[in-house]
Amino acid sequence: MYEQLLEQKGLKKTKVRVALLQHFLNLDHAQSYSDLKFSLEGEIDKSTLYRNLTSFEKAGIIHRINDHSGTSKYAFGELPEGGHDHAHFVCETCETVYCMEVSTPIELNVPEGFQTNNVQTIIKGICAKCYS
Amino acid sequence: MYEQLLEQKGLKKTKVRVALLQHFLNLDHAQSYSDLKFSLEGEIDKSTLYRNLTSFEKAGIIHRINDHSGTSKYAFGELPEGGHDHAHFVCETCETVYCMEVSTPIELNVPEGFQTNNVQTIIKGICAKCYS
DNA sequence: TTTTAAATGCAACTAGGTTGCATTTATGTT
DNA sequence: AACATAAATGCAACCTAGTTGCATTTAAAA
Repeated sequence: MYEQLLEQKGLKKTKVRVALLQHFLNLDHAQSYSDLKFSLEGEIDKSTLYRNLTSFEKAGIIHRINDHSGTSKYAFGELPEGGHDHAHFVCETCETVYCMEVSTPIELNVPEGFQTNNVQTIIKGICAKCYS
Repeated sequence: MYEQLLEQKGLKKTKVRVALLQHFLNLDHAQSYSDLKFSLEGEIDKSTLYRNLTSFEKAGIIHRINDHSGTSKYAFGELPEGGHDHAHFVCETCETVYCMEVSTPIELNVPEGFQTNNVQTIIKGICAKCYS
């Protein structure tokens, strides 16, 4: 499974990559650098981790999210072309970041002369776990 | 003018704050830390700058923008309640960040149990200056 | 099995942003 | 005008995310 995905994307299947991929597949929400660091303690070097995050992103295995925390988060799955119908939900209580499909397409009017290529949306609120 | 705004917001009018405020008022686009650093060279210490950015943000004089560059940008004006009808346009050529009003309201469907408080949108594309 | 390009680990670095503390300054009070 | 005081400033030291150069190791093709 992990091997198949890596092979399919033209990436060598190393111990580090399998561990990282497995970690992403086990989760339903986005991971910060420090999340990954603590979860994979001792398994992956910092620069190796970042280099693999970059490779995975280029290969479309994960995508990088910029919530408004100032640092990036990383989540399984590829961002669709144009960025539409995909949004990131940031819980204001537990700070967890979830990826979600958004059924209503986002339309925007930009001023004369500006060309839109891509729209990315951050939704802030309270997640299901914290709300109940 | 600068003094009035500061007084109105309950902030002491210091040299540093007037310089910073003046700088923001002269611009139509958002400023990164390094933009501010070079523009205000020698005038403002780093920690003073950050502390004032925080004060200004709390007072609603500026707002903080997280485009996808990994670092924050700061722009004149307050973010409206709920975050709707305000978006940030990031030029993919010159990396300039513009604040813009968006006439089409953004509606989103989030899953059962999730409560939305605020929506923030980043639009990527080509700005008017770079497009022509 | 040999080869080779790619992946890893380590150390050193950069940059944005924060904090503690001593000094200075804006502003309200006598 | 002089004083008192809380807030603002400047400096140094620090923290953390993310990057880079380089020597070593490893996956995988020949």
